[in-house]
Amino acid sequence: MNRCEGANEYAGVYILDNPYCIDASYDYYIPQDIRASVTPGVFVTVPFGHGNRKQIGVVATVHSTASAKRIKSIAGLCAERICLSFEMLSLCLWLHEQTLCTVGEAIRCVLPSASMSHMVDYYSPVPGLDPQSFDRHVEASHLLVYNYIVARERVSMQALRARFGAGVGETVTFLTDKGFVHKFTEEKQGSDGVFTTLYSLNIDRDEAERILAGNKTAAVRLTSQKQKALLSRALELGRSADKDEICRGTDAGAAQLKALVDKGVLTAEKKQVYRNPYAIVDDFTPMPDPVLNHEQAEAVRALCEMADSGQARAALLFGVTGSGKTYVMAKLLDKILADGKGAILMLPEISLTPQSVALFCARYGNTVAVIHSGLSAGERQDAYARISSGKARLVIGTRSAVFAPVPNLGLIIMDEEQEHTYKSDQDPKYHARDVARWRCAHNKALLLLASATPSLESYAKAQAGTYTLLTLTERYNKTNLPEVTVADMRTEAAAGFSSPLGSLLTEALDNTVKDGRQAVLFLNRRGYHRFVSCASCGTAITCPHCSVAMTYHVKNGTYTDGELICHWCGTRMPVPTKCPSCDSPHLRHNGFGTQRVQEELETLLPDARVMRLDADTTSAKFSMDKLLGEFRDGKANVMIGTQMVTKGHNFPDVTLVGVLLADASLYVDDYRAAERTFAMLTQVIGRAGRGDVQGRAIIQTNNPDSDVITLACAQDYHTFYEREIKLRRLLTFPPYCDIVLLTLTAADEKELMIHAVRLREELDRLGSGDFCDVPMLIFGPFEAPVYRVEEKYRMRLVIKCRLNKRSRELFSKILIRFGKDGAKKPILGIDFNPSSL
DNA sequence: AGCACGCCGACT
DNA sequence: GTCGGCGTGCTC
Repeated sequence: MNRCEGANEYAGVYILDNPYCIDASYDYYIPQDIRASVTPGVFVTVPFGHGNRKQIGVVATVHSTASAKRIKSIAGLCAERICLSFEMLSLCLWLHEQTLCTVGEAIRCVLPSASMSHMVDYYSPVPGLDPQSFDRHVEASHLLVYNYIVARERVSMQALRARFGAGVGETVTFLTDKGFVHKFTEEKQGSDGVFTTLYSLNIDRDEAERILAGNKTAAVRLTSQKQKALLSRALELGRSADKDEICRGTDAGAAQLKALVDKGVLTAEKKQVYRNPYAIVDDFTPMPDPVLNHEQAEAVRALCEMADSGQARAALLFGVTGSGKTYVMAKLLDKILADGKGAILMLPEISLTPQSVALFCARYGNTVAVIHSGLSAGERQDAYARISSGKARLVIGTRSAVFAPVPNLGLIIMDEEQEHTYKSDQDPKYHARDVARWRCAHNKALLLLASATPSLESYAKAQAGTYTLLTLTERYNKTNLPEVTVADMRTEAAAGFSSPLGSLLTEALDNTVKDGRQAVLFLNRRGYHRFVSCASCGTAITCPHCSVAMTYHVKNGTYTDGELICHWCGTRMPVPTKCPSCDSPHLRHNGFGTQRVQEELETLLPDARVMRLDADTTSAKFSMDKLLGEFRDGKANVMIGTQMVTKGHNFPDVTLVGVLLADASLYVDDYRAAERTFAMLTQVIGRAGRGDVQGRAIIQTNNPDSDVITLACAQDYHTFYEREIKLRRLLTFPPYCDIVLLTLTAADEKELMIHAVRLREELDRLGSGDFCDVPMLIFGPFEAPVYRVEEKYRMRLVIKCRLNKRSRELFSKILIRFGKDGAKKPILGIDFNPSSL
């Protein structure tokens, strides 16, 4: 390429905060003095729109010709330390095309937010204005806000909202319109990392003694007792310390510290701290270097060969539960790291426990960085810095870890590949698997998907040869699969039993407890929501704000005195005394949750020590891990839980596993219901008998003849796959098509309906006109399963089609058109292949 | 989204 | 005659 200095005068810039309908590259002139610094991936501030509002943008291209007549100049470089690498910039542009998010949304998703600049609105009083001259329309509330701004000279919108509530916006607009206050926007710089201020003595010890003694020869005289206390504390410490440490034991605070610094007695020094919450002490027993069986060794060999091919490759590691997939991964990671390359290991949220992390930390030490949603902004930023600097070459984390800026990326592993949590439900609505594939292609790296129950999509790709299929059929350590019994709950019901625990399971539990072993009971969350309904008319009590059934929760441990909670908006209310629709006093409780089962167990088996593991008991950070640890230590002998109990936690003493209402998730209105039920049952069954004792699994169901249940009990994925893939083809579902979900949200039902119908018409028109080459099946509009959420209504359209450049173009056009006309319209959202319907 | 331009009703 | 309503249209 002809590199002529001075020719590249223009930059194509994406404004980070632009809405989708105008999210395009805008050309700007690059002033001479910063031309050398402006390269793709750099953040700049630019004037945008009629008011020339200062906005933050990212440079996407640099070129020598401008596309528009009127060209503005870049205002300046952003004070960022961070700039997007070429890979990450390309990835963001790809996400923009792929998920129809804005480039800005993609960038905010890829970079740690703490290090990003953003624009902040500030308000200042207009000088020389007499508040007395305000006309009579000025209300007391206006004056209150005005005086607050006057007192502070300059106040951010955020501060105003914090002080006066969300309603200040209107007041501030009024004050600005009247010319009482002036609004301006400034770039708020992102931080470079987490800093802490360390204080140390700025004078010699003798001088300090003199000051404390009040000696006349001292340079400074301290009258404040608190300041004196601080000084003597600093003297005692004899080294630098942070605010908390230096103030400890004194009454002094920040004010006194500052005073001492101002007087020159102490110095304040900013130091970067490196927090690694997972730098858990090294005393974890390292993963024993595994002796691989033939299958595992063969898988490792094949994978290493693929990694060495210098090509982007993808493999599916299909291994039955307990076949030692982790060992294969570890061996592969050893090789990649030894080759000097970096790797990303993704786990679903619930599998990312300190235990599983510790396993890898013990093996790879400080080369590990952990990324998950629980990290604070600062911790995330630290991890990011450690990764991009090459200090940490193995990144372990959840979905968002796929964006880790690993230099020289050689491998991405996705464990439990079928988990739907790998799909983001916020914009950008990406699937980590697709991002991983993109990154591996870009880096000529290896992608390894691992699962005992792969998604149909992935297994189909493996069958087609797109992915190399590696199979592990032997259970490691020759542990046997548990003996599986299907308990038909219909006979129990016929016999008049209504307990969630059938007689077979109760008996088995009793024996297990007596033998001093442990048991795990799994409750499928769906279908177990305990709701209240009317015995006369059947109406269920629903949330006054959302149209979903409310869930009954025990309050203060009393079963009779409970309350209803809406799981969508959190509204709580007492159980009504009569039916809201027919006034009948006969309200009955339906379904059962973990609480009910726990109570039932405590009555049936008074000797059992029961532990509950669900969203209610594990909301605090790491509390789930604490509970799991207690269970492993034998503090309880029965654990009841939802999804969380199914994941790869290893409990050698668990010999019994029970599934209550296995078929509950089978009739959910999602085409993946069978796939998910199969995966869930397979996993739960795999929990029993990991030690040396023969395990047992009891599957309670109202539907013992279901193929899904019998095949899961037999751990027969192949037959299940063959059966299911035929259905998918027959009914045109993924992987035989893609699903596009369009959601309209509005507070006004009528308005919503009008636009939903119009949207359908527009789709039909485009589908038979400009885009008649795009085959589509359009459904709807219809109400979303949860029609009303927090006083807003939602309508949907579902489209079955093939996603490609052309069909995406169609949906992009729809989004742009919808965004353009008017502001007070419903909001249109789009989700390609949503994780749930 | 924001902001300007633009064309019709109740105020000095 | 002007201030101000929000309809329409553009943003390098």
